[in-house]
Order: sequence, then structure tokens, then C-alpha cells
Amino acid sequence: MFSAFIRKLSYGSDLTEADHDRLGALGHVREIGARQDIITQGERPEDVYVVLSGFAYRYKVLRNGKRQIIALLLPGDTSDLHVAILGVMDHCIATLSPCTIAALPQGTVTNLAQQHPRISRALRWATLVDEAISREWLVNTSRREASQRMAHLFCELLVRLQVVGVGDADRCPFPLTQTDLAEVMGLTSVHVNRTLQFLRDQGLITLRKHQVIAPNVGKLKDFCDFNPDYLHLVKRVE
Amino acid sequence: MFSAFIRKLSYGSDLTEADHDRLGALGHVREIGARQDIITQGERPEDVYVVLSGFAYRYKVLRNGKRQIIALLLPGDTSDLHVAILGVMDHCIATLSPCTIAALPQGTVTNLAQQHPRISRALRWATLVDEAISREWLVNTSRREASQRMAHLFCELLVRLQVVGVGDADRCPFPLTQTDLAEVMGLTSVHVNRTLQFLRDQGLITLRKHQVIAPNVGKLKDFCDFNPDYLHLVKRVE
DNA sequence: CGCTGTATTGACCTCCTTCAAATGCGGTGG
DNA sequence: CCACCGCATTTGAAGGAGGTCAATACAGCG
Repeated sequence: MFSAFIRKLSYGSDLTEADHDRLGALGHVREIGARQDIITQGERPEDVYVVLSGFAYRYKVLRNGKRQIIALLLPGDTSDLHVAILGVMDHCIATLSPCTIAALPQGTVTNLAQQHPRISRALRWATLVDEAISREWLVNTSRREASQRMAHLFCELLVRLQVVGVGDADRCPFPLTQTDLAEVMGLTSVHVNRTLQFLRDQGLITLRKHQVIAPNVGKLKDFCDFNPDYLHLVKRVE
Repeated sequence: MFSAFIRKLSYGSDLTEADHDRLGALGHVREIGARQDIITQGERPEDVYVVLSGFAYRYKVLRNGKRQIIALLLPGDTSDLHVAILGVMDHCIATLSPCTIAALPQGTVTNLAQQHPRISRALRWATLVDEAISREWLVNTSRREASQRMAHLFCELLVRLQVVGVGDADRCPFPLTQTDLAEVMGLTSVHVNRTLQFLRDQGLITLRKHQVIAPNVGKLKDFCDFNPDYLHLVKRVE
């Protein structure tokens, strides 16, 4: 049940079997339906959340009603580990598809990190990767036009999901509607629709039945100049 | 010399006088000229950098030559505290104006955090704020049009600089050229120029002699719907 | 006083938005 | 099995925000 979480963290640190066991027996696990808020802006978070299955996301709403999805939380991803320090959430986290979520009390995480250096390292690594992804998204929305921007997102998803054992090298689940996708990409849903048609015509991406299929992943990566370095997935050699 | 750093961290934790002293005697300080790379993509960072004076920034370059500025590092800001974990930089850090920079060996930071819980807390707070800013920038470029986007940046800068005692409530140094500003905003320099004219005509912002002046800060904040919560500058009450 | 980099302007183009309507589709109840 | 509902996708037409290219003005500096 925690396999995605453990698989992901393994990229950040050489975890032992004992570490796996510790990570696999954490917190209070529950199922949450699709499109439910887990925590909202202004709230004071008590727990750290780990997505065990399903897609969740972070978002912000502007006063004019526009929404922006800031991050996708895939299986293995967590909400902010130290978030208690900030006191109050400056954005919301919600589910996109039905999710399995583990809620760990802040103290559990702190203890775990203090007592087990490899886990501590893995968690800090995960935090840094989240930041790196956030930076890449900023570049993506600022400097790539719609079609490449969207292709880049799909490349990222394919890699991130592959890491946690979801989907395949050339296909993966994708529970977002085109409207959701528009809120990720900083576009309108109309333009998302047209861009998807373009990508399909080019043989780059097909979106069907809540699944993304990339007939030719190499071509897709070339098209958007995808460089996965920012995901920091290389097994470290020290 | 470390006053900006200490002032900033004071917002994240109740530092003692002793903590101030510890923070004020750190690392190797040097002056760096304007527009110098401090560390570049692909490099393996040894040190953590603290900006003591001047403006620095993070940026990424795409293969098509387009650049995007991902973050501004103002006095008191640091490069990534745990960056050694990632191994390799996925972006560059460079100076914009002449800067005073302190370079702390990774180990110094780790020890400091381990031995002094208040400092540890302050540093983690600073990291979280950086992330929050990054998220807000994503929203800003994705969902606000040029004039509001730019106004929002200036609001943020005024607040952040105020915190570290640089500038004034309605004015602050601004060493960016319009081309730099374009790379921050995800626009072209031509459009930045026209947008600045618009903002000036509206009496919102004047940019002169490497200084930003906001004749009416309230009006500016209203114009772009600025909500400083994401900077998490409220002194905590626990 | 000339040089170099930055700011400014104009004309034109295109990517993306807006608004509104039409089509498709999965699920539900009869 | 079909009719219907609500939601998601698709399409069209028109407009606007911002990009591109290229020339000009300006300012700081040696």
C-alpha cells in the first residue's frame, strides 16, 4: 500500500529493509472520493499527507475567480513536511480522482527523520525535488507555447509515474478533464482542446478514457525539449 | 553585515541574541561584481550562499536560448540549504547588481541547525517561504495579465525589501533592466516597456535610476489584488 | 565626444481568449 | 433497451494581449 511512497523515496536515499518497514506502517490511511478538498487556504494543518494512490493537486484561487493548479501530487508524493512552521496554508490541496491518503501527525514525521538519517535524507530529497518541479513549471508556462508546454507536462508525468510503478513508459492514467488541464497549463479549456487536437494530429499524444498514450515517447521528448535532470532521479553514487 | 539575514530569519523564529551572534559570524564573505555567475547548471555545489547585499537571481536557459528568471535573491536570501542532497544544480544563480555574498560550507549549516533549534526552525521557515514565493510566481505568470503581473512583483519586492531594511515602504532599489524584468515576467522587453508606461500613466509605478517608486502603494496593491499572506511574515504567536 | 548598452516607438502578426452554441457520452431511471 | 440528464468535449467567429522585427532615441561613461 505504501509501495509508491517507498519506491519514490528510494531515489533519494539508500533505504534499508528496516526503513521500508518503518515507512510502510505509518499514520492513518483513508480513502477519499474524487474532487474533495483535503485542506484549504487559511487552514492550520495538523498532519502531513502522503498520496498512496490516485491523483491530488495543489491550487490557488484568485479573487477574480480564476484558479491555478500549482502542482500535481501523484502516488508517493506528500504535502509539505514542515508545513506546521508556516502556521497557515497559503494554498489548497484537493483530490482529483479517488485517492488513498495517509495522514501522519507532524510529530511522527519529525521523529522518523530524527531517528533515521536515511529516511531524513530521503524526505529532504523529496522536498527539493518538489521545489525543482515547481521551478520547471514556471519556466514551462513562461517560456514555452501551448503545444510544447503540454507535451512537457506529459513527459514529466510519464517519468514521475514510472518511478512509482504506475502506468507504462508510453502511457499512464490521466484523470484530469480538459478544464483541469487548462488550470495546470495557464490556458483556457478551449485552447487546451485545440492544442490536444494538434498533438494528436502530430502523433505525439492521445488522450482517451482518462489515459494518456504517447505513441512515440522519443518524438514527444524531442518536440518539447524535455530534459529530466530536474527530477533528480539518478541513483546517487557516492 | 549580516543584518539582512538576521532580520529576515527573525520572522521565522524567536532568535536569541546568542543566535544573532552565531549567524553574524558565518562563512567566507566576498564581494562579487554585477552579472557574474555564482554557480551554474550542472555544477555540484559545495557551499550555501547567503546574499548580504545586492540583488542576485536564479535562472534557467532553454535550448532555444530563451531565459527565464525563476527567483530573485534579495539581501537575506539564501541558495538552497540542503542542495548537496540533489548532487547537481538544475539551474543557475548569478548576481544582478554588485553583491556581498557569504559562502557557508554545507557542514556549517547542518551543524548550526542541529545544535540550535531556533536557528533550525528559522532556516526551515525560510525554505518554505521560498517555495511559497515560487508558487505565487507561478500563479502570477499564469493567471494575471502583464500590467497586474508586474504590479504584483513590485508589491512583493517592496514588502520583502522592507523586511530586511532595504528601501522604504513606497520605494526600493531595482537594478534590473527592462530586459531582465522581461525574463522575470515571462514577457518580451518590448511589452515590458509598454506595460511600464501604462503603469506610470496610471500613477502606479515609476521606474527611474534603478529605483522603483510607488506613489500610492495602496492603489498599487488594489490594482493587482496583492495579498501578502504567502510571504508568511506574521510574527508567530504560539 | 563618440561608444555601447538600454529604452522607446511603429507596424504587423499570431497565439490565445472570449462568447456562444453544438455535439458527444456515460450514467441513471423507467 | 431506450430516453434523458448533466457534464465534458468540440467547433466557429471575432477580438485582444502580447510577440516579432527593425529602426530610432537616449543616457551613462571612458
